[in-house]
Amino acid sequence: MVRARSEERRADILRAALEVIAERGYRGATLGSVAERVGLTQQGLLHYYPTKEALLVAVLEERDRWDTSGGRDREGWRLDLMESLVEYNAMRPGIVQTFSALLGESVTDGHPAREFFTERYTQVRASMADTLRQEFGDRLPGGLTPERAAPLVTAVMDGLQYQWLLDPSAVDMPGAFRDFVRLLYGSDAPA
Amino acid sequence: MVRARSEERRADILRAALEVIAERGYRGATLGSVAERVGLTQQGLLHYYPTKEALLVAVLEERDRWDTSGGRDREGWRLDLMESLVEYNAMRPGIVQTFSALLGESVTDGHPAREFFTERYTQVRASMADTLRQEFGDRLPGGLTPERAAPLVTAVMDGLQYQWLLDPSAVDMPGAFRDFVRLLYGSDAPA
DNA sequence: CGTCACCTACCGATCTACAGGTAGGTGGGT
DNA sequence: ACCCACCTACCTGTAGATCGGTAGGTGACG
Repeated sequence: MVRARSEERRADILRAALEVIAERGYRGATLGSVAERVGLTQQGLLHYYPTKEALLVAVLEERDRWDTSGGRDREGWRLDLMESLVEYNAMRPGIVQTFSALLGESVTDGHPAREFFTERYTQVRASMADTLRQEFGDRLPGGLTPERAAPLVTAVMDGLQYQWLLDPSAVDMPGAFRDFVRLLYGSDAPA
Repeated sequence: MVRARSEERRADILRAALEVIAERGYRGATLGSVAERVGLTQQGLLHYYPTKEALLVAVLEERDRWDTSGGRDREGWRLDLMESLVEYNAMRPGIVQTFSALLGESVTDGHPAREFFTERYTQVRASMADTLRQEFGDRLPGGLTPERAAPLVTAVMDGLQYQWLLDPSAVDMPGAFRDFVRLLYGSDAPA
């Protein structure tokens, strides 16, 4: 059962890293503070993840696994699932904060998460377009194509997160997202 | 003309700070690298802005002056001006990158720009709601109120910026924003 | 006219504080 | 006996900030 213990440690470390990144971003995060949170020394942590960047990569990979399993389908998301995803996010400000902070940093030059987010967006847009095509066909009610609407859906989700993180009481994130989806359906909308 | 020289220096420093923050974010930016860009030592820079945070504040204040002058009206923006603003931004990736990086960092705990962005969004949403009310009255074509649509417009602008910064060739930012505005007008849209 | 007081705009040296990473252990479990 | 999971000790680099200058200018006054 040593293997199990080790895997457990790794999971703990990733959880702690997620928290620390949420609080201070990747650049602001220190190995020491992550280690402390799992009851290790900084060097003990380096035993599991040999560099700070390796730890970040592990965090991103876990995220990747997460979004490739739940919430998503082989052929993409479904629109009603997107709404639940936003609701789910609204209950997990920590995770949202982690990835919003990372996204923000990632636009800077040579940031280790930059490639991750770039590729992720490419995929997300593509699968979003699929989703929209399944839902609406080649033309959405407003006259847009799925490919042109996809970046908008994505943008709304991300943009709302920042507003919500900064001032949760000022923005009803899930409600606002539903409003946007209704907009996609046009004025001739369903319930 | 000593005064003028000094003011010029300060302006140069702010320009340099903007660049460095775009490249590395606030946390990643160093006083030394800003100083170097204006031909000063770090200590020389501290003569003008006594702390790193003071420099950031100056950058944010300048931004504030900028937003409060151009692009905006006493009673808020106008929708067509918003479209031009997005076009303008698309020609200035540096500035967009600076403020996107700062926004991302600002969601972390105790970040010196947090309050700035929180308040800024409050104002932006309010003046956006005014704009929408002037344009559409109390109900937008899709059935939304101006207050509920305002966060969406803001979210789209910000969200598109991240996608565009990460992969400019993948997203036509101004085009996508126009698509969104058309969505606001409903399927019964004008040209 | 000179010089004394004082200001602005810096620079060099240095302090303190971490931060990430390396080397070389030690101890318990199998 | 071995190795996995750590730890102690340590090194190196860097960042922000302070201290104490210096060079040049300005103005007031005898």
